[in-house]
Amino acid sequence: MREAGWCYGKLRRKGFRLTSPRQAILDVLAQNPRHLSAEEVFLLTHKSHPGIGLATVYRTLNLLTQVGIIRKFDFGDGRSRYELTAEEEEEHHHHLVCIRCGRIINYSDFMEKEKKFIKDLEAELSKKYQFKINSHQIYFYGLCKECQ
Amino acid sequence: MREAGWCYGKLRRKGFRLTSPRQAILDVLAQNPRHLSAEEVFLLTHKSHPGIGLATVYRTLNLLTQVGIIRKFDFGDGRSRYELTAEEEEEHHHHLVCIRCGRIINYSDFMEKEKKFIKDLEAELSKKYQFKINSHQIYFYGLCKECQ
DNA sequence: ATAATAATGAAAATCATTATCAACTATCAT
DNA sequence: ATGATAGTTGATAATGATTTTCATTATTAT
Ligand SMILES: [Mn+2]
Ligand SMILES: [Mn+2]
Ligand SMILES: [Zn+2]
Ligand SMILES: [Zn+2]
Repeated sequence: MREAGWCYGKLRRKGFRLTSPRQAILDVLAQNPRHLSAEEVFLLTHKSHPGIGLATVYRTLNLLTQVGIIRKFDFGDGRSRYELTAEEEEEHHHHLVCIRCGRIINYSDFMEKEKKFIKDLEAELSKKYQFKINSHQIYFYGLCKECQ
Repeated sequence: MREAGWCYGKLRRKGFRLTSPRQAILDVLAQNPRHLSAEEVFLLTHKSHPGIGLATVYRTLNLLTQVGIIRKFDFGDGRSRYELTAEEEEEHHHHLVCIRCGRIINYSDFMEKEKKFIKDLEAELSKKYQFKINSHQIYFYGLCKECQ
């Protein structure tokens, strides 16, 4: 679970504040380790903090994405979805996207091999394209168990 | 360059027709090997076929994506972008996305290693999650040469 | 405390994408 | 050929996620 200190530092360092609405939204994301849309975050936040508006949710999600506290995904269902950035190496994962029912599966298998593959690739790419890599996303598209 | 026969078959097989608007849109995609948005496709198509409407462009892009003739991407700029599916193995590539200026770089380095990595991963995932993989996308996010 | 700056909620605006609908067209069985 | 059937289209309206605006409030620095 992400604790306040970490986020506080990450925000303050760039001149932002860790306000009560932002806290509440972070709590919701921490307690719902799924792939929440902005509206879902709003509804969940609304239960304990009815005063927080949808615009603030959008603003906060953008801000947290900017500073790297959360990560933004597009799984093709017409809305962005968000997830707390993995703190520990073990939590790092990627996604299987069912092209029929939309189900999203997290997987973190083969991370040893991936780490090696990505590391080599990053070295090659940053040399060849002078591109400084921050992060990556891998998506597999196909049919889930129920949809085949 | 993609020739008509291939697309014709791919469409007819599922009961769709290769009409003149669809031809025109395919031509635009073939002659502009970039990552075009729907509106860009519309504007380019409009030059030679002023009668084709934006709705038809959207419909066609969705259809071509469905049957696998083109591929849909989200690079985070708020609109979907499209690209003809690689015919030959050599054209298979992934993307570097600059998080500052939005530039997209195609890369196809390390494809040997990728092929091996993906193949192992697919075997593992389809065994563990009963997931049948059709395709994959890899994104690297960071800063391009000009933006560092 | 005071001033400067950041953040907020409510509402309106934006903008990409989709749905509607009537007219048109290819395909296929008769 | 003929007509029935199903696919396609352009124009337009509608949708829906996200952003912007703006007046107000909260936080920080001096
Ligand atoms: Mn996930
Ligand atoms: Mn590309
Ligand atoms: Zn499924
Ligand atoms: Zn750049």
